[in-house]
Amino acid sequence: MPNADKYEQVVTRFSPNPDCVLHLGSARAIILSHEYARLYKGKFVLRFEDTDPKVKKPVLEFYDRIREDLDWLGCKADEECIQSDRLPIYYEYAERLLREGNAYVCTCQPEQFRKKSLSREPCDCRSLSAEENLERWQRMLEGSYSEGEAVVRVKTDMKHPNPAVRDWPALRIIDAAKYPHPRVGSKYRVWPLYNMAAGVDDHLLGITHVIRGKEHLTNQVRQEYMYRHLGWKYPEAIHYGRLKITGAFLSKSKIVQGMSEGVYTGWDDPRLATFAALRKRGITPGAVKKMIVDVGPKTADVTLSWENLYAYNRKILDPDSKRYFFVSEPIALKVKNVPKAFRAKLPLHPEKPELGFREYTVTPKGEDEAATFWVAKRDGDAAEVGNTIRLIELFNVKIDGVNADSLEASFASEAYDEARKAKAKLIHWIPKSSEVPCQVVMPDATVNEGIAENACKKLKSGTVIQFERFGFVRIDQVVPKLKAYFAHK
RNA sequence: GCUCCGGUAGUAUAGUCCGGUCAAGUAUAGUGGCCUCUCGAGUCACGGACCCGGGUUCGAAUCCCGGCCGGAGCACCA
Repeated sequence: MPNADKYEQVVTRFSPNPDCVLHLGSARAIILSHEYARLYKGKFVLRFEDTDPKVKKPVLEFYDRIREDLDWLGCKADEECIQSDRLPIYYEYAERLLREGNAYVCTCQPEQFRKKSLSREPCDCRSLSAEENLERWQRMLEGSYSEGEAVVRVKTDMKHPNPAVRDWPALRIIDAAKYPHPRVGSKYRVWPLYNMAAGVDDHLLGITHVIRGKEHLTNQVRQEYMYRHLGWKYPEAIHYGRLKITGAFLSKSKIVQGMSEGVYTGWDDPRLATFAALRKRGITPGAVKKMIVDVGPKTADVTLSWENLYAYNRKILDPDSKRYFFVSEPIALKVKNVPKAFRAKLPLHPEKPELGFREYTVTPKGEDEAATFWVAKRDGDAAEVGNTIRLIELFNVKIDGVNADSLEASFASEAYDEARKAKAKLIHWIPKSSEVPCQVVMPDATVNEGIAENACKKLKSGTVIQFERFGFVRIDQVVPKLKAYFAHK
């Protein structure tokens, strides 16, 4: 990180607008800010930028949701601040800028100003005296101007090559009665804009390193004028590129829109790339973190693929996820001539016997000494009469008949070696009446109906397990019905 | 249109500042083998990239110029 050693203590911040839940798009800002702060034994600040009660109105529930997301990511803030608590501070600096002739209250129509600005000309308000400006400022606060009639502009350079930099607006009026703020209500009618609020706070909070998206590049140029006016030094700034992930949109507005239209089941709908959704699916924060740290802070845009995230996640999950059987779209498999009762001891993890086992007893019944199992339709479809199939850790069977929704077979042998010799397919199974209904919600929000083995009843919600030959899932609820979310293969 | 960024395999990244050791490393994905009582993990091998064109140089992914492509900003949003 640039010039980290020049500062006594590195201070970074993450500053979301609480108008939506967090998603992967914010991951870079959060994780890099947090990791750098940790790396240099500094401080990481969470700052809620909720200064627009009108266009990007904050919503109370998101303040907490954002805190939860940060905790989940392991990026808990050392300090927190909320901009809507700090209006008097912004007023103070606005006044100072006005008093010192570095800002003015502009009453021009926005289009008018734009026109002037585009031709590099100052508007009439620019040359007002400090006294007049302070007077106008008082009127802004008191309510003599209504929404849109006056705005405080910070003086920059009307001839700056980038028109976006020229005398940018710092505070504006919002009809407080019409657009109350969820936290402070109608208490204020003059609200700071991003560059004013963020600029003042970055300095006052002692932020040494600002890590944000490159869309803020010109905001740095704008704010530097204000910093010069105030005699401050601008922090180090790192602007990273946009982050996309194939197949998901990382746009707050689209997420919010989809939510209000009811297309999603919640902020954690598996189709969304919100942290809440990732969490629900069993994507670990460690995987997200690793991926983001690997991507780093470069300015080029990146398009991540889910496969990459899954690979990181699998690496974390595989070593200690317990294994269970889940039969998707179950069909019955009847095996005849089972010579005796079998007891299958299935390890919960193939490489870690110390994690334990689950056991099932299979007892032949009736005249034909039959045992019945549930197997996946997919395996049934692949079966052919005459083939040998091995029921994992149990025995081998020979297929006698294939029907649309059931299979007939007869006992072939017990030894695993026999199955290997016959190149038999290994399939998973659940003894009939040892099953529990189970739904698996897939990443596209479709539901895979099936059954899980009885042992799953003892799982705790929140546990991530692997359904063998199916994929990693996170158990979401156990009662009244087993429900899991699919993570990945 | 104006003002800025950026472009290394399918994806992501290392190398670019301070030219040679880069006929380009790594991860993941792909293919093939081995291993494994999971379609998971492991393991071995293979295939795959410096946007294009000029220039400087003994030598350029790295420096310079031009082009092309991509992105961002140009809000009384953050």
